Amino acid sequence: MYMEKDNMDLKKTEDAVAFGSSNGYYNNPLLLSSAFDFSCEVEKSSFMELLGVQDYYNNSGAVLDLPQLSKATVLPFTTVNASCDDTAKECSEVLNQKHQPATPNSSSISSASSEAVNDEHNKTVEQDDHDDDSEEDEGEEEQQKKTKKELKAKKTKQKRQREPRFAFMTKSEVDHLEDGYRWRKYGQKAVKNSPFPRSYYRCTSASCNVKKRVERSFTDPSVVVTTYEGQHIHPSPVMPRSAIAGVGSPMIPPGVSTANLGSPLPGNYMSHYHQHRHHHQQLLVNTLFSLGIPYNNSNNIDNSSFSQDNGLLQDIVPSHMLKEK
DNA sequence: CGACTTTGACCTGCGC
DNA sequence: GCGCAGGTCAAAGTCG
Repeated sequence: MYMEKDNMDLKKTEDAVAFGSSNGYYNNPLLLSSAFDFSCEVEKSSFMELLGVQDYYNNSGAVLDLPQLSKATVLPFTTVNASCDDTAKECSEVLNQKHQPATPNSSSISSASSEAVNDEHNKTVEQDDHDDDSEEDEGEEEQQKKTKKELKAKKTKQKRQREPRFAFMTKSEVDHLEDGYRWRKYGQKAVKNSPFPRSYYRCTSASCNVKKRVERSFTDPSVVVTTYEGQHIHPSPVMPRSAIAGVGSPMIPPGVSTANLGSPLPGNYMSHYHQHRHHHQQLLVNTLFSLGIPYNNSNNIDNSSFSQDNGLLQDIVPSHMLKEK
């Protein structure tokens, strides 16, 4: 809903944010914090506040002793590369957007959401056209197909504007991680230089334009790279299940649904600052949820969320890494 | 029968 | 302009 403004003010160093477990990265909220180049310290600290770990904030790459997460290394920001090699290109798109002047009539409704509506409308119009011409012969149908696609191409060309994306890596045997939302697979492509295909999913909720890509890292087949694009405009329809794709139980506290965190009515009465907060919070909750990392709305991480034997971290991080830290 | 997946075709953007 | 790779569409298939 308010992505456009966020893009302008939040200086994200890269389009895709990696905080995974391969190559020594931990599924640790701290890494998420280091992934953003906040324009001012206030925002940075408020973001960490959302994580509930601001007391431990350190972006210098130092080793921190976190009671909740065992010891964790805060690594410099890293992009998802290799298997996600297009993210760099898209990053430049996002950055370019920031240099464009704000649209004069940029209201509280984002271009992304209105786009989605328009696209839906266009689809129905096109469908109607098709129905009218059902008695045409095959040759003309063929022709129509082409022109229809050309039209669609023109339309998308005019509007094409990528949502910001963020990605993370998760150690999992299952490709498609349960994250509380319902997804419909709409494509699968072979990835260059990788034996593993990339799957494309779209949120099944009507008018929700969120997409995600799922692929397995070819450098470490045990790692799944998930890239989210867009932001859910609805509450999670699926309650946490007892088993989340083999990485343990989700720990979203009661009442901390994305519906509560994202603003359904942004702009008019929400301050810009609070839009940031809510946006980041929702992204964060979605991400942490999908990783099985507990989100705590207060500033304390729930110790009970992590079992004594390192809990989720143990599932995600190779044991030798846990020991050596 | 609806929801979802599979899969080949097609489109777009980019580098050469 | 061409080829390549990523991304999307949509018909057909599958499943509960």
